[in-house]
Amino acid sequence: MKKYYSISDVAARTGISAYTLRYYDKEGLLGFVKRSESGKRLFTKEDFEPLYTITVLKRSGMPIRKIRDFMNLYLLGNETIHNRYVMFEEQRRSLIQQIRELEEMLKIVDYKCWYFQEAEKRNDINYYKKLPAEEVDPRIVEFNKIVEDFREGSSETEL
Amino acid sequence: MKKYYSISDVAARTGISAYTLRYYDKEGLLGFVKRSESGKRLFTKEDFEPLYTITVLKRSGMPIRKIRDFMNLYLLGNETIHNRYVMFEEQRRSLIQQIRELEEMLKIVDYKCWYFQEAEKRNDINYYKKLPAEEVDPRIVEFNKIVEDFREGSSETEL
DNA sequence: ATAGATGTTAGAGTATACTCGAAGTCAAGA
DNA sequence: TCTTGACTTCGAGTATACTCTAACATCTAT
Repeated sequence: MKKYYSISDVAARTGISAYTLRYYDKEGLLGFVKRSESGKRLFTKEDFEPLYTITVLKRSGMPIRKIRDFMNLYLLGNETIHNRYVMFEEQRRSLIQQIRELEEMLKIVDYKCWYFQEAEKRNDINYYKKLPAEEVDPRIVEFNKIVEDFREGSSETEL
Repeated sequence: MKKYYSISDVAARTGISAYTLRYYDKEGLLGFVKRSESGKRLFTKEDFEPLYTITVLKRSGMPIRKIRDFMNLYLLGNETIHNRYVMFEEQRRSLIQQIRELEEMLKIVDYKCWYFQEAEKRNDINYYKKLPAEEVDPRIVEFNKIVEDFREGSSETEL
């Protein structure tokens, strides 16, 4: 006798709503889930590993269609180990790039937080414009260069 | 005589399409952009700073509605410096949380890449199950614990 | 046996962020 | 003057990922 988990049980345990689980099934992500004679989904203990993998891929920013492609490879077993490895390697690179991007944004947001505090002290959002050039904080100069590059369309020099 | 930039010029320089710029305007993000008598948008040199801020907030994951709220504060000038500071501080915390989340995902994806390579060597995605417990790599044991926690619905213990 | 909880499907609705098409306006050069 | 090209608005269309409703089926406990 095998224990099965109902869709609402899985929903409660995983935090994925039953609606979303059905949607994932409809989109071809849950091909591994068995059904009862009457058509009800029967989740097993083992199904939680692919379910967890789905959440990891989703939280990594992978779109549903690509997760579906991965799950289709999963269903084919050992023949697709290499393909699945390649997909994870690609996702690894994507994650590193996403982290880099957010870290770059964090630097700018950190600067902005500092700048707003300086501006608040003086109650003037453009206080530095009234200062002699040598008294302007280098952080402000650097930021203004970034904005200038943005205006010059420097993003074209990427490739 | 002041130089103005047309919408297509701004689009070419910033990489934001003219369609998107008009959409942002419609959503209330570009309240700072002047118009000609005939209604054409006249972007100035100074407009590139708020435009850049919009891209930073967007790349930081801020939804358009919230960027609109920020830009409305921007239009009000010095009276809203503190409010804008608070919004950036919040965005700073959000970014740190997003980075943490992606770093957590990266750890798991790194593990998966390693595991798929081990499985590929043996052409068996479940090779470790046939091993005596003491020969199973601790990384596998650790991962299986995470999946088990997921099955137990451990996310409920967050708060 | 029947009520109520839980499950099923198909399909509609929501939210977000664009992306585009149509019809019309306007300024500048041949 | 006229044509061309860039601009305008409005509204429709697209893509993604849910989220929910309706109608019906099934299972369980009294």
